[in-house]
Amino acid sequence: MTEPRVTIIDVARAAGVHPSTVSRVLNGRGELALLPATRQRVLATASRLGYRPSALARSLRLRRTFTLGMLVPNIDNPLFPPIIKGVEDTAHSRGYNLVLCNTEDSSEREDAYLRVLRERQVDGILIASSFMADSSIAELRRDRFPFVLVNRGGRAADDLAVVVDNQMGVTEAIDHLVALGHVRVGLVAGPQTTMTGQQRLAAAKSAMRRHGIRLDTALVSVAEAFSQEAGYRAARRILFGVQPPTAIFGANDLLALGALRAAREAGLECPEQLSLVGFNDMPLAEFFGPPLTTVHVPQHEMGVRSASLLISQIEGEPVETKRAVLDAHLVVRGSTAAPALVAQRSA
Amino acid sequence: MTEPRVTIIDVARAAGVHPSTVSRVLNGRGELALLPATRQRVLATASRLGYRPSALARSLRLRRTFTLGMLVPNIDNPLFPPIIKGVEDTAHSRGYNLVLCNTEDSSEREDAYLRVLRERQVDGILIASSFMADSSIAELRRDRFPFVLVNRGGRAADDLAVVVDNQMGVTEAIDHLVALGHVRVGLVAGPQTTMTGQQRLAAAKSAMRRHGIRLDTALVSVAEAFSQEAGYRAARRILFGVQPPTAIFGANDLLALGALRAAREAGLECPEQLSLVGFNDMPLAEFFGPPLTTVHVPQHEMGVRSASLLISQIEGEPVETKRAVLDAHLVVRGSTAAPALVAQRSA
DNA sequence: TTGTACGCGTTATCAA
DNA sequence: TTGATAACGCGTACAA
Repeated sequence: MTEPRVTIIDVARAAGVHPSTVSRVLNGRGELALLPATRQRVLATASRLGYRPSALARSLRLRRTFTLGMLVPNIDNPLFPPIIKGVEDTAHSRGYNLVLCNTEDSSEREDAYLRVLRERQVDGILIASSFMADSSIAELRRDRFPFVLVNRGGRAADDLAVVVDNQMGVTEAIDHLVALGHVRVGLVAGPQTTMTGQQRLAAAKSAMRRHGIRLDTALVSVAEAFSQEAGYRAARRILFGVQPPTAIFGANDLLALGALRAAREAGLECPEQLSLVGFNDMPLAEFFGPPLTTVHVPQHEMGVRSASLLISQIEGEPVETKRAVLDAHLVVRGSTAAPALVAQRSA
Repeated sequence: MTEPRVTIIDVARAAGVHPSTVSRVLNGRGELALLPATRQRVLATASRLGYRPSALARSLRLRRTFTLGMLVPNIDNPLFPPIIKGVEDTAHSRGYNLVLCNTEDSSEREDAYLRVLRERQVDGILIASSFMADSSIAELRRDRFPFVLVNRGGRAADDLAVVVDNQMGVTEAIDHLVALGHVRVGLVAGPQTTMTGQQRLAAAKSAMRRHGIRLDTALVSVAEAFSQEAGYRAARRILFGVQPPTAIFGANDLLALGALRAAREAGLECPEQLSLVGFNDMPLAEFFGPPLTTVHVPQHEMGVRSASLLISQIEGEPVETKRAVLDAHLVVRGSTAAPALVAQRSA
């Protein structure tokens, strides 16, 4: 049961040297003076005994774990896997491991995980979840614990953060719909408890105002989560109203997909009778029926930049800019129709 | 910079007790006899000083990390997030954390991560990746290191494993297509370096044989990965042949999606001119254009069962059955057509 | 070039 | 009921 672990001491004994010598051989930097003979002997016996260093003991001693923690709101949201991959790529290439935590959109779970990550002494934390109580972040800040906000804004201006230009993306989306001739544009907004949800809704409203379109509050519906199901429920409230919209902007792709389902139920074909735009350009967006017009977010790059920023911070490298804002551009696909087509519906 | 960590010793000193007493107060089981007064005092000072236990030191001492490692081939594959969630749910509820590793379908990376996980002394490992060299697994087995195979077969019969009944699922898929009147059924197989790829191809072939359909090798194409892109390339080889199929079975949903793209390029509309069936019933499968007919795999349950099995093993609980085989049933949606419709194509 | 001694932060065991 | 001690496995000044 309790296989006696092969330690550095066992190797030392077997090789006829002192444990510290083994340590030096195994992870000493080049400058170290070591007799090639002993080095060979140690290396040989180490592999013969199947020695595995204990990351635990090393971390305890070094006070570094070479591990990053990451808080993700919901791994089911296809936006995140590519981001995670970007983080992992970078972390890996710089010698760090990643501990991923799915907060399930629950703030208790966020706090719990945050505690766990700190107890495990990860060297830094990536926070992609949005419901994070500000107090938790304030605590990190106060303790000078390295962290970076991913795809979400933060109150404090000098927090490390990598975000996407919501304003830019939303504006392009609304402009596109208006250019197509839409006037009654429905808004399926994200939870207003999140920065992202707030920003995208505000941007959409202001873009419409700029076009001189007055906002019909019956056409704005706030979803309780960034999920397809929540989008469906929110969209129903808009689509089954007295005067339904001819287009819908979903604050992310899942919400848009939920709206699509609701539209079908309402007997509206997309894009013939309803134009639809999402946000994120999640993987496989072009395979939906119809292919989703959406705002592209450079997900992998977002992960890469976040991890780089965090690691620089951890290793005390100079950081050029604390806050990266990534461009977001519209990608037009089949889910938005020319105005003439949509107009048919009234006919 | 180097914020001096608050240790159990600091708390002890401040509370006027011995460190071991602090330890007892903090994680002693109920049976322990402790003066309520001291307990209060310790608790108070601990929280006053903002004490955080060091999971590192505890693990070193306890020789337990309460951490599980998980190897996933590619987090971009939508099959996995729900499985991961299942694992996480279970792990969390039983007091374990999860370290997720994305192997990127690379066997070097698999080995590297496996090494890291063992160095970090995770208490057990979930292996959902498929390219794992058998030698690595043999090593785990030899060292009696707790592990469970998820959604992939293993050579040794007594390995812990949770798999899906590929035979059942594939048979239902092929039966469905044949019942629809299809005779020329194309097979976009998964990599034959994986158990899953092998099993599903074999099952498909045997199901067709059972129906008395002779296998046209020009209709079988092996993809080099379980990805949409690989499926696309593999399907092209089938679709642009002399006599293309009237239906395609993809060994998983991403392959099927790739086939769909290739079909479009070949000028074949789905399902009118080509029926399509996938495998896994990945999230959002019903939103594709057309909605994907596919074999449902209980992904969340797979994660839950895997984690339970592993944790039971770790904690020495009796395990009823080492190998769980989950049912896989076809879910018919819009991507398969009645024979009459498909027949039109020849006309 | 290699050995010695100590500490990283805990907890189990034994003694008081 | 609480204190003392040792050990978990490793890395690093310092001494030799």
